[in-house]
Amino acid sequence: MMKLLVLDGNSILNRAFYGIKLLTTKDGHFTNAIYGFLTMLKKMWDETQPDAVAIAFDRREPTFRHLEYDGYKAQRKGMPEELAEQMPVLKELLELLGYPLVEQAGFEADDILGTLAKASREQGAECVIATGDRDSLQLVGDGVTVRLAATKFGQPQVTVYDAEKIREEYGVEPPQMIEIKALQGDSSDNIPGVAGIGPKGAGELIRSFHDIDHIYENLDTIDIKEGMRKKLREGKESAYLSRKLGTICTDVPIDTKLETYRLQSGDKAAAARLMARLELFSLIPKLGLDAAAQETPEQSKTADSLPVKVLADGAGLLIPLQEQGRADLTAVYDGNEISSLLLPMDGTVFVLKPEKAFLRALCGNAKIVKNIHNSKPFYAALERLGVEVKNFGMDTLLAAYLLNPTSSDYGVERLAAEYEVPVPSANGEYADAARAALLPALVDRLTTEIEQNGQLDLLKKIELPLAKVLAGMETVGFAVDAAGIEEYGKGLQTRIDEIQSRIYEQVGYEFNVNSPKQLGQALFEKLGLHTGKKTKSGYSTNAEVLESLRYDHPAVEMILEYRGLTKLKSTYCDGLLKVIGPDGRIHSSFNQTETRTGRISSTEPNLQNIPVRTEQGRELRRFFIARPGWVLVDADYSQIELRVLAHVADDKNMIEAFRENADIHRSTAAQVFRMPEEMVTPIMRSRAKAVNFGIVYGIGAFSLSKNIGVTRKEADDYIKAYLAHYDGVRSYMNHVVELAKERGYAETLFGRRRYLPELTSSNFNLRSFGERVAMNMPIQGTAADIIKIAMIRVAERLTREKMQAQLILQVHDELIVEAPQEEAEAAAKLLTEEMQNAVSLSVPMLAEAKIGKTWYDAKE
DNA sequence: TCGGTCACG
DNA sequence: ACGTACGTGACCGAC
Repeated sequence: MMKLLVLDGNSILNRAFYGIKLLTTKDGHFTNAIYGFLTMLKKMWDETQPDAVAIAFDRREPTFRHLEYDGYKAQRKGMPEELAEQMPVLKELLELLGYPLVEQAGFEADDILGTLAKASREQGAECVIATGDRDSLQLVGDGVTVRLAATKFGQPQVTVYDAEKIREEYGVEPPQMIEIKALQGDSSDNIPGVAGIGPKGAGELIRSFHDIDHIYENLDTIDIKEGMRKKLREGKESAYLSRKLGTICTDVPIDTKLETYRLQSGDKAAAARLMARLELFSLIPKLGLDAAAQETPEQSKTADSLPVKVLADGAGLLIPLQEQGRADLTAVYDGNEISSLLLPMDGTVFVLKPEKAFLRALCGNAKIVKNIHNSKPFYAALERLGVEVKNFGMDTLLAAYLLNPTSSDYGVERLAAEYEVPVPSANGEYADAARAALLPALVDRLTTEIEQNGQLDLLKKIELPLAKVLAGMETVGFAVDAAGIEEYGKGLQTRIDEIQSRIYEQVGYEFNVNSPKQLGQALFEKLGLHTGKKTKSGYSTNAEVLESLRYDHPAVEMILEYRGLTKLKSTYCDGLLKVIGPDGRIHSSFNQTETRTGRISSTEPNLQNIPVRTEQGRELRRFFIARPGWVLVDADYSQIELRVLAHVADDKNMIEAFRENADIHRSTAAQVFRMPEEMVTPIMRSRAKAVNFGIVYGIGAFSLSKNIGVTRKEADDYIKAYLAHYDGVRSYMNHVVELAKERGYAETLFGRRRYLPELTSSNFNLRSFGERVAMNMPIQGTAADIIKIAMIRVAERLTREKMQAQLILQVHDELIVEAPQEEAEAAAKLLTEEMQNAVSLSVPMLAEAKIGKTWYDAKE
């Protein structure tokens, strides 16, 4: 028997849009509904395995009803711009994929579903209706089932309705669904129903009396409450109108020959290209378009398999590589060692196990430009062998990051799709070889893009050399005193046990204090404390809430201490002990393509968030040490972000303050509170400091007031006073947002970009967020650029001056060098100089270095 | 896997 | 009228 799948295009698109968080391409086109629609379509297809498929869309002609004010507004509200723009793109994509679309002027998708369901039944075929609306349930019957689509947690979900399921859920036969609706109405569809009757009442009436005809024919005699009888009597006209409005039409003038709806061949390659343009890369393999995605429009569909040659020795490659002038390297690692190297040349991928001599010859040959995807591990491997790289050309990973730092996937295959790199073959056997074969074209393509963006300097002078510095830092690592951490942890544990039992005593029963859920029950249900904020899943128990309850019950303070102690114990003591290497050092990974602002991040472990703000936490830094006979030199920038702000905003007053090396928070306080600096109290200074921070983050009066505990009005006055005095900052903030809106991205002094599709959103919150980011990213990002330059200069100079000292850590505005005792002073001087001279701005960049045996001592 | 929490700049 | 400061990563419990 033939099986036809009919999709209600509009309703599924709607469900997808509201069920999946807004996704955009990096240039700001919304794609979440398209993504959701296709995953739903795929699921429906897989589950039903139909022989034919029709996708129905509304094509409502403007009618008088739509021109009425209310109707117009409802219409607009029902279809936000973010969704509307996805509709035509989805239709194009569906056509390219070969799905027959059905529309008929003046009819809704529902009516098309009804017409095709009826046609199927008449032709003895099976019909599966896929929709997000329950309206279509009235169509269920012989050979017709409805699959109700929903999107929960971003995942497609389907509930199957046959006649049995409807009887079970509603207690009526499918055709009676329309009788229920006649009484109940449907506000979203402008169906009035009977006033005062809801789903429950409507269901009961229809279950008892079958349909509205029977109800109204016997209205005076049927056994119902008098109130109900009155409502029904008054709503009679409305009920009949509702039934008429809600009845799905089954005779839309469309083609009802089911053969028409067989899947067509479409243009798979074009569909794959469109999906790549929409940056919906994960869908390409899901929809089985991998092969199509690899066809360029000109290419034939019969790609040869990729020739791969395994070589015992690479020596023979050196001459041809030199003639070619480039080596596009794909390395495979075993630990830190390069276990094989893949080199595409003239359509063949050569695979070899690289001996040190070969690597030295290749990397040392200045006539061969070396390109690679992800240079950091390559540098780490070469460093172990003592091999230097001359003439390094391109790292496609870093280039792709500069082109769009918001992406979360910089895999070669995905980049090849995004940047429409021709794929040399469809060979899927050797994934590494296939990737290697993509590299040359990707290198060329990304080089062009980077040049077009004016980011070549940023790439070549900052990111590429930084990768080598980071490789060095990872390799060297940071020495720690494991026994010290262990003992410190034991002390914490003793105290944790003690407090835990006291908390149990106070609350009256034992529970998991680490569980926000159980803790919420204990505090707010058992102890009856006032609930503060709520979270999605219950009461909020964060430090801010607990702080406000501190004096309401003795348990609260204990819980605060418990939280602090367990954090130190589990994240820092236990966490750090787990990652100490056999050399007694911690080798964190420094990720260069993770943040959207250009900062680096640190993982496994994160060494950029080791406690410092409280003394108890700061103690941990005593266990971060220099090796015997060596010391740590720790240098940090003073107010780097505010100095950057003074420069980029070209704010005369702020520039002057920094040139005079003023205490910037004090000087801000003097301005905001309009008084001489000598009269600024510590409270005023700390408030001014919060204002300075707020400015950098894209300030709002509400958050500032919350942060410093003043009224919103006061906070607003502070901001006004601030902007009045720092007029350059005011105009900069306005300008930078406008510029970002115009260009679609924010950028740093060095041309690092962050695309901000949020700025075009019609959603107030999202757009406001975009505006704050447009203000913050150039500041945070420029500061990140500056310290990266400093790192490169520090590392180069340490090498040039043949010092043993090495850079081991960066914490955003702080650099740590491990140096032999006798190099300490020289290293401190070098660090300060290179940090201060990394860039020349309209304000001095001040950095200060300190020396100590431990991180604690070097940062006092 | 996600949300809540909290550590850092 | 909206909901409310930027950027990270790790751990835990709950689902």
